[in-house]
Amino acid sequence: MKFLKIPAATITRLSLYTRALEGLVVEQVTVVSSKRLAELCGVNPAQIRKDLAYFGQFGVRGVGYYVKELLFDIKKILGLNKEWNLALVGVGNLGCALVAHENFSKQGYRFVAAFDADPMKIGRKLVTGLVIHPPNEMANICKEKQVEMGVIAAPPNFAQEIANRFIDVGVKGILNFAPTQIHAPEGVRVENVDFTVKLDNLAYYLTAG
Amino acid sequence: MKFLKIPAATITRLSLYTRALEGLVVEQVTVVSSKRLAELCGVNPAQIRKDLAYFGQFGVRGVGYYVKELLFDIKKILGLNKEWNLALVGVGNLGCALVAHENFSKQGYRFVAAFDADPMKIGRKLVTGLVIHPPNEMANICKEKQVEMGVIAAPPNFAQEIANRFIDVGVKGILNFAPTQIHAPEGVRVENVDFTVKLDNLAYYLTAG
DNA sequence: GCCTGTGAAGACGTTCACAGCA
DNA sequence: TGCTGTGAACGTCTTCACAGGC
Repeated sequence: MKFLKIPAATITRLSLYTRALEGLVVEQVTVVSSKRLAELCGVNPAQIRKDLAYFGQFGVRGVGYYVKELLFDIKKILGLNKEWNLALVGVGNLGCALVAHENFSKQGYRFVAAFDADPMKIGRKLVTGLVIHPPNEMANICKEKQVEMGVIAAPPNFAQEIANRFIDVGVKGILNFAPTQIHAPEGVRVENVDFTVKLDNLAYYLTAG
Repeated sequence: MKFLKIPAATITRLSLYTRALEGLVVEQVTVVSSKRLAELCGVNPAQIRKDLAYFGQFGVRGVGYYVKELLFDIKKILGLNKEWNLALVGVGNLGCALVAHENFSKQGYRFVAAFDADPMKIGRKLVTGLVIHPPNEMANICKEKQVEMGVIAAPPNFAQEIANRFIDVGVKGILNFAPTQIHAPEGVRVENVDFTVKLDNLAYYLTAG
């Protein structure tokens, strides 16, 4: 059923399901119903079954889903059965936090390059041993290290320029932490992580009810 | 028109509009059409007009919107015409980056308290001068400092416990950076910022097209 | 002529309700 | 009986298309 259009929200939820399933593996739970999994993830049980139905049949009627198998299958769907090479641009507080963040490496995301425009930072090593390079070396190094995803943790006014460099090297996925809209051509996926938007949301709901 | 249900997506977009409008203010643009603003934000022009229509009439037919006025109005809608007091729990790499992040303070978000369970960190000062306190002082300090939003940047296994403490003190808005689902009662708003989910999204689209 | 404001239409995503199977 | 898989119903959000007004 891969040929019909899959909601973006479904993909996001699959990611949540893997989390819950990983928790269940730790608790040595072997079988889980859509009802139980739904409670853990805060969604509707039918939603889970629908989401999975886009990709095939993974459960056993009258029983539920085998935790390990389902986890394996979803990870495969998401493309998490491989390692992904990331490059970071902007090695400030946030950038350092990202490189050091263990959840990334745990899931198979690996920073293989780091860039910063600040001359003071170039040549310095990060905790992981990664050396900081100047932005004009992005093309060479990204090719050499086979970077597949770019992470932008630089100030907003540089974000588009950095994105362009990534796009030029053929990077097809960009994770943007800068609070600005990035324009990318068809075929390049941009995901935004935006703290202030989330805070603005809180502000609104706290103000208006 | 405040009485009819407003899509969550609308609120998120309002936040994007403020960004674009702030940019236009800097460029000394005084009037903007929904078409132009839509291009800047990567949305449909009708969408912008619909979003604004939930809250009133802000434009001039045949002309467009006055940039400064619209910015002011949207900020008011979002509740950004005041300062918001935040508390941080979990002063690791990410937590430090958040406190130091200038976009927060620029928008009127102010960290007024910081907590960490690590005895080594307690009593230490952050760059902003903020002193780190132990979690058992959350109730007292949050009340004293009139904390309105809680920011969780601690490991996932502590996230729910921390959230509960915030909820107990009467904090009604929580920004959660831990990759786990937080359960909160009606009236408490939780916003999640989840890097790995975003990366998983990229992984999927890079794998499946 | 131009651009906003908005009802109507359309697209999309979620939930229901039940058939199908262990 | 219990729980999955799924068409159909429902609700929500987005886009269209044009009336309204500068």
